[in-house]
Amino acid sequence: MPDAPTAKGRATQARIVKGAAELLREQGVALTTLDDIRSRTGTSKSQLFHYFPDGKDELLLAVAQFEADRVLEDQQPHLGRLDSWESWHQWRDMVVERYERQGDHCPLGSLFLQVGRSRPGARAIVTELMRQWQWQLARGMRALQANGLVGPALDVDRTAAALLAGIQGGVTIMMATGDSTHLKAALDTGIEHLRATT
Amino acid sequence: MPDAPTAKGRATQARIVKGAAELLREQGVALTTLDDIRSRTGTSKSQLFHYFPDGKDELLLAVAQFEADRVLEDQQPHLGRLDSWESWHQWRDMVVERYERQGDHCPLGSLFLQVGRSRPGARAIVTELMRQWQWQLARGMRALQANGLVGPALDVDRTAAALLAGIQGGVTIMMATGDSTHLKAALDTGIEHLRATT
DNA sequence: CAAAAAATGGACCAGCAAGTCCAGACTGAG
DNA sequence: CTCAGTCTGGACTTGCTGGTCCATTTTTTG
Repeated sequence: MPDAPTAKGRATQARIVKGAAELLREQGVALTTLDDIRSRTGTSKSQLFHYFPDGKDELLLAVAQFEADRVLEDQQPHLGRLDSWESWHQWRDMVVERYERQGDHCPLGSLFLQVGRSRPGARAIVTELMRQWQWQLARGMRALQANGLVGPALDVDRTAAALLAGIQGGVTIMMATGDSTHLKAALDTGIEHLRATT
Repeated sequence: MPDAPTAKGRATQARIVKGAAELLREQGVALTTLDDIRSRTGTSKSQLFHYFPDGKDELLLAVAQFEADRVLEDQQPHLGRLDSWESWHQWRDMVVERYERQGDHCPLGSLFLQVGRSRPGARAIVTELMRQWQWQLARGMRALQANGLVGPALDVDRTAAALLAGIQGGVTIMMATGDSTHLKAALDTGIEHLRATT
């Protein structure tokens, strides 16, 4: 995605990405064609290829990055201040609410499958997202330790990795079954595990 | 997938499903065409539509069922006998080994995304798999309780749901990043949580 | 203002992959 | 044996979709 030189160009490019993201969330990547995106964003074929010379894959990758950026943003400010039980629970509620609202379409999951592991960029986007997410969880656990709410024996990095896995899996199961029980169970059990660690 | 009347027909049908499953695991659903499947399984176009009149979607659904059946089978006999710490750890190692070997292709995940939530069958397959899987985990936890290894206060169903979510998420993250750290963390933290419950 | 660069519109192309069709070969029950 | 039902082969059709191309308009720059 080469940066467009002019302000108008950047605006069009952003409009394409935003509209494509909406469309992909609505009907999934498999059913979304370039013509759909063109129509939704009020652009022409040549514009799509002007701003994404490598075609659909490049556009999908840009959408993936767009969606990945949203994931952590949507959890703020709670995710950044996990220093009390109160804040952990607020964050927990927000995660559940966010994904229940998102419904049964996982933008990143489907994009990732479509673009494929082949493209180096796809894997990098997901890996970086996971790294940052886990880091923020770990920081929150250390804050609890610092406040004496959790004992120093806790293996913070491993516990954060497990919690992140639980969230991911909970979301995945919710996408497939339409039921958020597992997501809630993962979050609640994870927090309970922290509380039980002296 | 109407059952074929003759033995020969059933054999061909099974060959198609098995070959298609291999192919899909190797190159993913997005890159696999009916011609690929036809070629791999030594069949003709007319056979594909003879046994799966509704076309590719129906075939993919059959493959999804085939893969779903394998998931729990591959965890036996350990998953069926989770009545001691020893057996839980054996099961844990087997799960890690199974998914590390599978590599970075998730047959069910990609099939599910392709066939889509639209088809009622797809959701049913995944939901049933999750239900059975969770039930077996819960049974294992109750066995630990019965043996006095875990206290009666444990909320078995919720903990089993959380563990299942952790496994799913760990696998998902491994698919995306190629790293099994999260899967191991989810399993180990989950078991540790059981051990800590008096 | 003029020229260059960027942005836009939309017709057109080519290839691919799902699905159709019919002729012909097996098979098995009576 | 025979004949109806089943299975198989493969050519053909058809619609769609990503991608190309060039003319035209708009914007920037000197």
